[in-house]
Amino acid sequence: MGTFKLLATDGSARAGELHTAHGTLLTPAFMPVGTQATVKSLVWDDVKAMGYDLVLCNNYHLYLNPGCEYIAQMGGLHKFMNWDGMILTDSGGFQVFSMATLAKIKDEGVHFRSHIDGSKHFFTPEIATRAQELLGSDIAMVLDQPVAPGATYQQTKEAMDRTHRWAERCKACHTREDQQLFAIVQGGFEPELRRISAETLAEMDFPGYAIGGLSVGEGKALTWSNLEACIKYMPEDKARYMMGVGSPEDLFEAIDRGVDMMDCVLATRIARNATLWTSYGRINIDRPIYKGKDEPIEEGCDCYTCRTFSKAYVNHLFRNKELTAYRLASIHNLRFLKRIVIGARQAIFDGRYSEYKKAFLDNYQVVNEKVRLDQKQRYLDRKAKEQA
RNA sequence: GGGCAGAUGCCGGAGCGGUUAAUCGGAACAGACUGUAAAUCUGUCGCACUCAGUGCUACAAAGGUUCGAAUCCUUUUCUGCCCA
Repeated sequence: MGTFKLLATDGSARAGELHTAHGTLLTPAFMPVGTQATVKSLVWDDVKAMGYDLVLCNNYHLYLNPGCEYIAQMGGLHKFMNWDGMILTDSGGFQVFSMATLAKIKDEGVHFRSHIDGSKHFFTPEIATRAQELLGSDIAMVLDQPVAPGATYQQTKEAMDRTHRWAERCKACHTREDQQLFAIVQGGFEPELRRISAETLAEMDFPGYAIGGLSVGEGKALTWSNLEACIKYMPEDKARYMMGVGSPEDLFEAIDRGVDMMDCVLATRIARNATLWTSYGRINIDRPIYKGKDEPIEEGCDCYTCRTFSKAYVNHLFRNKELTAYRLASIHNLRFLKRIVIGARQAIFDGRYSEYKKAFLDNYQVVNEKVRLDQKQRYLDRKAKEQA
């Protein structure tokens, strides 16, 4: 395969490029999530303008609605949603996990009920793979089984072993040459199992590898220790995709540990709930303190929202539940992550990743509104001093 | 001028003799959100304090009935509808 090219390293951090049927991804990379063949509230011009060329769509959701056969008839997912960039589809394994009350997992596959109408469905590795081939995504994921924090060792091992067997079955039935199939490392919160999972899957020789089942409520310490437990056993010459991460600070931590790709709904979800990222931390733009603030969300931000509108205006849109608010906020947050990742790549090439990370984290604080304002003042003071 | 209906916390609107500082919405305020069942969810929401507790003041106003009233009676004020 050899679709991934490692171009530079700085400590564990990596810069590279991943070649796909619809373009080349520069890594480290973050991908916006467009579950239902759309990044919520955005159009592709927005996504492209932010610099993104790879988005994630969801096999489970598209399988239920409008159906993968249907999308194939419509000319495939790229044509259907009219996106000429790269697409990665998640298999639906995560949905099986997060909607566990609706699912019954057996070795053959997963019996589950649709969250939409309660209808019964059966998902197997073969069906999940076939569905993604119908969609025609550039990167498909194997069907996997994550476990929740608090799962026993035995439960974790069973889910991991099943994930391995399923990975093998996905690989065996996968035929599309213009689509790469990535395996997913599991092993829950058992470092030993994480290692075994990485080693086992590495032997199966997939074109790319993901780390799944992390950042599902286990706490940061466990997230990073379990990432470390497996990533060093993953092939160096293949892309490493950490699923479901992250926040700005998480991006830095993941890249620092050798992750090449990430995706996360957080940026767009919290944006729709009026939380915006800035260099000094999160702000809730719908709060009354932003009334009358005739300044951009973040001074110097190059996103469309910051170039065009004031805090006061975005505040007004949110307070009145105007639909444009969701779009403007999503644009800001996604561009914020994109800039982090662009900077990270450059810093890795320049051999100064740890300084880059430190500079960001020194300013960025996850705190409440009042402390946040103090933090902002300190940030601005520091900036002023630097310039003087 | 006469008849009927009604006045409840920021707003709307339940309750119609006692577990009522008062159901439920909305607004407001705050918190959460990490491979999207999320334009969602959670908490607070009369006032004051030594705040998982205590004390005040409360259902238009005044008076009355009752052990006990937002709930029953009387009068007053205001609002809506109908008849002259």
